Order: sequence, then C-alpha cells, then structure tokens
Amino acid sequence: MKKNIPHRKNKHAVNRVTGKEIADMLGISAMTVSRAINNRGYIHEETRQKVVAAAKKMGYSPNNIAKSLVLKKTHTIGVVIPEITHSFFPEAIRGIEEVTYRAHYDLILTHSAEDAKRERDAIRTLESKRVDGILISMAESVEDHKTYKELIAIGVPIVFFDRCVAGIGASCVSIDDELSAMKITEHLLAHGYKRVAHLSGPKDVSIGRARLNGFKRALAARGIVCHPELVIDSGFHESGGYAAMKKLLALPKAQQPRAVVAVNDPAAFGAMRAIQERGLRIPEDIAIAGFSDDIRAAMMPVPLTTVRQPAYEVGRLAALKLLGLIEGKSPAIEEIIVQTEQVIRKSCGCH
Amino acid sequence: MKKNIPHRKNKHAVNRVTGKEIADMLGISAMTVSRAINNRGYIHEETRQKVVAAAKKMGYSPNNIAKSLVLKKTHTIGVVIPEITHSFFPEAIRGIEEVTYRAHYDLILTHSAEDAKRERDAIRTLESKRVDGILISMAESVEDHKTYKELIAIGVPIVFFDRCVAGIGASCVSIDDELSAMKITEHLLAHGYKRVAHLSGPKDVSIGRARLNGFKRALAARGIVCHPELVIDSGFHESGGYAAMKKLLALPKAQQPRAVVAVNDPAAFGAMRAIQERGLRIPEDIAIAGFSDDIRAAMMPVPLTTVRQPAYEVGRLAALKLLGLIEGKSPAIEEIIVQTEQVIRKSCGCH
DNA sequence: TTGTACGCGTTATCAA
DNA sequence: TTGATAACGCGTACAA
Repeated sequence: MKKNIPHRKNKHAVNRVTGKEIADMLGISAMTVSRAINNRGYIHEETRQKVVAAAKKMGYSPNNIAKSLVLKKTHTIGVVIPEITHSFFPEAIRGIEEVTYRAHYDLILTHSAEDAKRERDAIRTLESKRVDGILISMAESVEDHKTYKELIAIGVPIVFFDRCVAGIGASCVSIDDELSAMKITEHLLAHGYKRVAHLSGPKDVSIGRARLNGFKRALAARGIVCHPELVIDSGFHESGGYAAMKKLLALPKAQQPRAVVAVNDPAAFGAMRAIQERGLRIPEDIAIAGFSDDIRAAMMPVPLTTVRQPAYEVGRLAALKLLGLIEGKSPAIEEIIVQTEQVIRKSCGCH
Repeated sequence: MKKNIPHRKNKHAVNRVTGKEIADMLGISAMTVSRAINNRGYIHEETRQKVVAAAKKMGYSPNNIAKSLVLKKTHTIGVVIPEITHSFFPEAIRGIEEVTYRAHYDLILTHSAEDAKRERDAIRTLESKRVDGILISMAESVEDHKTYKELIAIGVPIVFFDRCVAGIGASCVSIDDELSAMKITEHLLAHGYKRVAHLSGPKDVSIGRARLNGFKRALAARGIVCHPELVIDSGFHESGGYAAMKKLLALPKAQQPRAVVAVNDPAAFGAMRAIQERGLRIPEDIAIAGFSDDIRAAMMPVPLTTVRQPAYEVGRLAALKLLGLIEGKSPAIEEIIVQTEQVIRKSCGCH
C-alpha cells in the first residue's frame, strides 16, 4: 500500500494572469476577452485591440490546459521510441517534428529503452495526458500486444513506425526489410560469392526475421543451399556481431564464409573487427555488407557497403499519416513501405 | 485578419470513461472514486477494491488535463534544442530522460532548428502548456534575450544547458569550453608545434568565443604570438572547416600552420579532407585536433584527436537541477561545469 | 468513511 | 456586439 501523501495545490506554481483578470481590469466579460484573443466570432475591432494590448502588457499566456479540457483536444502527439542514441531515431524524430511543427502539434517524447513494461507505462501516461495520437516504434521485448489492441479498440489514433505489428488493425510505416535484405544478398551473389553467411537479429523482432527471410530468398532464387551453420544469431549490437563472426571463423576452413550479410551496421562493425583481428582482409578474404547506413559506415578503414534506411522519410510519413487519422482526412488503415537504397562501398568487393 | 473558424468540441475525440461515470455505475460519489483510485484519504478497503475493479473493467484512464488544471502542475518538462541530428543532443536527451523518467516527469521536445523565431514560438507553446520547467539550449541565431528574461522574471523554472547565457539569472550546465580548448591547444604546443592555427566558430555563440579564447590563452601562456591570419572563421560544419582550411593552405608556405585546432569535429573533418586533397599527410605535415568526440572521430582514416564532451552528463545534471528548482529543493542559481576529457588519437602526432 | 459544494481557466451556447 | 451560464473532469475543504 502506498503512502497517503496529501494532494495539494502546487506551492511553487507560477501565478499567471487569467482571461478573467484582463476582463475585470477592462470592465468587460471573460468571453469577450476570449473572443478578442482568439480573434473569433463577432467582436468590435476597438475592443479587440484594447484586449490584445492589455493582454500583452499584463504578460498574458493562454492556458492550454483549460482549453484542452473543454475542447477535448491537446494538439499534442505522443512518440514512443525504444532507443534514443541509435541514429535512426533522431533522424526519424526530425522527420516527425518537421511535419508536426508545421501543423502546430507538439511532441511528447517517451523512451522505452527496449523495455516492454516501460513502454506500457509510457503509453498509459500519454493516454492520461490525452494526446491526440500516438506514434510507436515497438520495444524489442514486447511480446504481448494487448496494450496496443486496447488503444486501437478505444479509437486512439495510432501509427506504428519502423517496427510494426502486422495485422493488428493500425497503420504502419516501415521499410521493406525482406526485399532490401534480399537485394543486398543478391548483390553479393551476383559478384560470384558462393558461401555467404548471415549474422541475424533476434528472431522475435520483425526486422530480424524479415532480413533473414530476404537473405534466404536470395539464396533460393539462385538455387544455393542455405547452410545452417552460416546463419548465426548476432543481435543488433557490435559486440554480438563480433562474437558471431568469431564463431564463423572457428569453423573448419572449408566451411568458412566468403561473404557476410549482417543484420545491421553495428553488427557488421563487430564482424569487421573480428575479421581483421584474425589477420584477414576485407573484401579480399571475406566480403561484408551491413544494413542501415550508420553514420560511421563510410568512415571505416574499409568503407562498409550497406543499405540506407530513409529514417527521416519514415518519420515524416508516419507523422503525416497520424495527422490524417487525427483530423479524419485519411481514416484508412495503411501499410506504407518506404524504399531503401543500396550504398555500395569497398567492403563488398564489387568494384 | 485571420479567418473566423468556429471553435467546436473535437468531433474525433475519443470518448473516455470519467470518474463520475464509475461513481454512478457503483451508486457512490465521484469523490469516493477519486479517493479509491489515488488511494488517498480514508476509504473503506472494500469500496476501494470495488472501484478499482470497475475502473479496470471500464477502461478508465485518469484525465491528467483536468488534474493539472486543478493542481496547477503538469508533471511535464519542456526541452528546447537547436539541433536534433547532431549526436550531442540525442545523448543529452538521454541523460535528461533518465532523470525525468525516474521522477515521473514527461518531456515535451521542441526543436528550434537554430532559428530564433522558432525558438520563441516553442517557448510560448511550452508556457501555454504550463510545463513545470524548461530546459533550453539556445539557438545560434538568438540575439535578444528578452524571452528568457521574461520567463525568469515570471518565475518559470529554467535551466540552460550546453549553450548558456551568462549573467541572466538562470542556472546553467555546460562544459568548460575555454579551459578545454586551452588544454588541447597546450597539448599540441607541448609537442613542439609552433605555428598553430584555429578554425573558429561563430563569434556570437558563446562556445565559439570560449574556444577561441582558450586557444589564445594557451599560446599566451607560452609567449607565442597569435597570428591573425591563422585564426579563420569556419563555423560549426564540415563545409566551413573545409573552406577555412583551404584558405590556410593558400597562404605562403612559410605562413602555413604546422598544426590546427578546430572548433569542433565536423569542422576538423572538413579540414582533414582539404589537407588530404592537397596531398599532405596528417599528422606528418599538418597535425590536427577537433572538439566534441563525434562518433566518427575514431573511425577517420587518421583517427582524430579530440575533446570528449559528456553530453549525457550535461543532460542529466541539467534535468536534476531543473527538478531541484521545480520542487524547491535546490532553489539557488548555479553554473555547473562538467569536465571534459581529452581523447588523444593519431591526428595530433603526439605518439 | 462518504458526500456536497466549489473552483481550476477556458469556450460553446444562447440570450440580451 | 457582448454577456451570463454551464460545462470540461478532477481535487480541496469541509460537512455529514
């Protein structure tokens, strides 16, 4: 049982001028002040100017809390991201912000730190703050979609981005991970590499599965067998990529891969380190491709071939879709796919 | 004159269960529901459980808008940053978020895009939303501190971070740019370089001035003359660093610098490109040091010596100070300085 | 232990 | 063109 701390009016609160106070000072009604300040409804021009002048002089700042209460509209959007530092999300936020700024919506940013419970708390808070809509990129550890389903059932406008939940009845903006992974794998195969390995992400995250599938499909399309020992779980981080690559290098020489497709760039960085520590050359001994065009990819000792994810565009489109939902202009549920772009650099050895 | 769009209750609003509705359903008063849900004041345990169960079944979500209105407290902090993509800010936000999450505050994130007007609008919006406090990192183009002064005069808790305004009567968390720049310059001088240039930031931004001063103080401390032609304005970006370095390389051979201290890493990257395009070697022909420990610094063809700014720590301390202000635990105005750390790599040629 | 009355700051509505 | 009233959903203060 929690302690019974008494609620009380905030002692430290800033005392603000209210519309009523302006009204009293001017000997008019609060309603007229409201009309003047919002320049709405019929109002005598002279009155309007008097009110605006008084408001300015008195340092009036309209109370959007009260406004939101009566209008049932906060002009605020909640954003839930699983990671702040990973460069994809700052970029995506920039895209979101670009759209919401123009439409005069504000952003409440929450961070799940890849934790399901923390994500659920964040969503609850956003609900309590009555945001007009929510943008979510799902945390890795989420297994239960109940919270999402409840939101959707209630009718809270919601758009998933980057990490989506299929068939849940909500719109979603993402890149085509499977197709992109297939294409980059095909790029390596086309160059003649036969034994190609995959450093795979967590299987319970959709992008992990999708990229693995793309990898397999590319092999299948060429009738190449996918050797199980060449598909190693690396997770999304550098350390996992390093460990996974070491396992591959521990295989008998004949079984070692000639090329590697990593689930993302950090994993590729780890793998590159493992390769070089072994004294092997990239791409002469082992070619490698990443995924995500991390800002560091171009600056590696051997620049990394990768797939560029248009994060800004993903954020922008997700925000646009959400505003469409909120304002009823675009009520349909959509799955929006943003195309990726291959960035061919030295690490794949394809000239 | 703006069009008179009639206000109306939001048609698309989600209809939520209210405390009163739970009360009616249970045949009790709204007040008892409030007490049950907040577990506050005297309440019969049985009643409490009944209410909590009903609330859960009916999908109750407390309306924090209404709560904020009556309590004059939003449990929300406004953050104003000038740049989203620059890795310093995501890191700082992570530090802020870490603190505010634990204290159960939410973050409204706004972005000035280095634009003074946009920053002012952001602050106004945050005021209207009645955030409990504001964290600001000033936009480059801000010349007039009136908006800040008004906030401070009214008593809005506010803490500047990274980019501060001296003597304005607000707390501030930043790194010691001048001292750090002095130390990194001294590091180069200690290695025997005599002609050292500085690629300087905008003079009207405090960190630009501070780093320049630090550079000059280091020279002065060794009795070395600061040649005006070796201090070139580069701004904060790669392109500016590139252009500035080209100007230095256009000087007569004898006047060219043996080493360069850049105002930040992006400027240093630009300079490195200019040096290498000229066919000169780093550090054999020209040594260089940056500032900020950009994620790319370690991965340059010649790894860049630089100064690490503990962005996370800056954000964390700023948020802590703000919460102290908001809750009256730490009302004093403080200028908090976070120490930097030198990261010595190959580009400075000091072994 | 529970309920009633009132207020938070604003806007919609309808009357003046 | 302006004003009075009620309402938004909740919490404080006090009464029952």
